[in-house]
Amino acid sequence: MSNQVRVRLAPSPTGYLHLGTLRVALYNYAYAKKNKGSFILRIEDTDQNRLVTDAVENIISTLKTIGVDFDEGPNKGGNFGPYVQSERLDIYKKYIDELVNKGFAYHCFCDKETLDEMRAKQIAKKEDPKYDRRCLKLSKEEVQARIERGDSYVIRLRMPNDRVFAFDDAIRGLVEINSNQVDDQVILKSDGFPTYHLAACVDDHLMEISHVFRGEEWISSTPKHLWLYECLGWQAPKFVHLPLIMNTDHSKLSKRKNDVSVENYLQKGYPVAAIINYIALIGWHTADDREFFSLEDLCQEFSLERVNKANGVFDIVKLNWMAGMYIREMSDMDLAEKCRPYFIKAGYDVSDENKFLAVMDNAKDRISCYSEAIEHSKMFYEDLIITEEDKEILAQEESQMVLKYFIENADNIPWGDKEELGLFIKAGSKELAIKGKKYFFPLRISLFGSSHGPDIPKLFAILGKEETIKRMETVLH
RNA sequence: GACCCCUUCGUCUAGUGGUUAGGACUCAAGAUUUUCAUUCUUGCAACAGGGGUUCGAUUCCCCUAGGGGUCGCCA
Repeated sequence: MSNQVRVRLAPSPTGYLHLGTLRVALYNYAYAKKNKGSFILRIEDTDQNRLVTDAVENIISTLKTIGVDFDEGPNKGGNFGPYVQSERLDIYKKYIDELVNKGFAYHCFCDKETLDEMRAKQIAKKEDPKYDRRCLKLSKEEVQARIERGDSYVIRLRMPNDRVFAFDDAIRGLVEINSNQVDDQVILKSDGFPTYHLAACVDDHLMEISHVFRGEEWISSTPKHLWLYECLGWQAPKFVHLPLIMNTDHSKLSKRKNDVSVENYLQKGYPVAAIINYIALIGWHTADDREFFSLEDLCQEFSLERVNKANGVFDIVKLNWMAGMYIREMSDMDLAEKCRPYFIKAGYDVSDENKFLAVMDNAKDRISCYSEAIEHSKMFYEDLIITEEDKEILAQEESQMVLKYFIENADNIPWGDKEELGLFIKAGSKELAIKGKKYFFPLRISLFGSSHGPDIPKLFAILGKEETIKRMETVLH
């Protein structure tokens, strides 16, 4: 086996790309790039019951928009294909036969009810629930006869008794588990598909995977994999068990408590760079105080040694902050590109480019994702809804004087020049001898629909002469 | 329950056998701004507990506790 780094992302298409999977993808990709290795995408669709129709498309397209591109995989090819497990059934069959022939695996005819009952009894007796190997006692002839009779069966891996399986995890160091803890895992299901355990091990070996990055939840089944490699006479890859991403309440990140699909954040319009940056930092960090990393930075800086052991909480509040930081870095023009589709979808006419740019300038400081720009901008595209309280403010004599002043001076207002505009507005306060709230609230309420919001010059700039005057006239008595 | 993994502010984390235990988010206060947002400044806030080892432990070892994971013909 070569020393080449070959890593793989092996999602099962049971849903859209998950935040946890994204992080594994990021680490895989960064590790491959850093070590000039290869990053492979393999689809693990051995569970035919849980397939989600467009999951594979979503996984591939999401990885693409994230910018994590794979060197080998479905639709891309490579020397180790096919890269979809359902297309590799004959390969698995071959190794399963080998395991059976060598006595490392055996047929099991127990049905669900039998197994459920077995488990229930064991639990009642406070024993560890495990397959009791009753089918291991079946003779070759008996097995053959039942197969020919058409009985449904699975094939189980026979674990050795009382043997300590040890491996040197890249994150955790030495991990030891006694085989007595491990069940005789089903490796071939009755529908003819292999289980994860068999398929992943065979593929990782055949695809010459050097490092297996996966979630910590796999630690306890690693002995099965180690044993499988041993039975097949293969060398096991290096295991890299990553800490898990958790909900705020420290339960495993779940749909119930969080939006877990990357698609969701993409749809809301979180900057891709922010998603990458934030997710990469759950469980990994450089030695310094730096916390802004592009995907390229990650490829340069990433190292297994600095991956944390402890699980990390997904904190949407910090994601929001980080996303906002990325958005504030963008030019109005770039932000407009990103936000435009959301505005069009909302039915707003954004054909006035200058106005839209001014709207972006206003939204920029207030949002974490592009879709949020709508709620901070709709007042520039819709009729205003003014509260009774604010209507009372507008009705006051001084308010009416302020509005009248601007309407009458419409032609003298330096609309185009931000600085001049500011000076003009200030001068108005002096001339009318109305200042503070009394001066600014009627302006903001009439133009924006609320006493709190953007600067008055900004509002003038966004709305332009015609709309500004029109809005003022609407509330003039 | 058994086994495995983990444990620095509420959260993400840096860190060392001797540090005022550092940064970021959140929160609070102040500054800037006519208001809101942004920005800036300051502040609040942590080494899970108990034993060792040591001149000295947050750091090394052990135990306990707590959290998480696994115990499927799911991955």
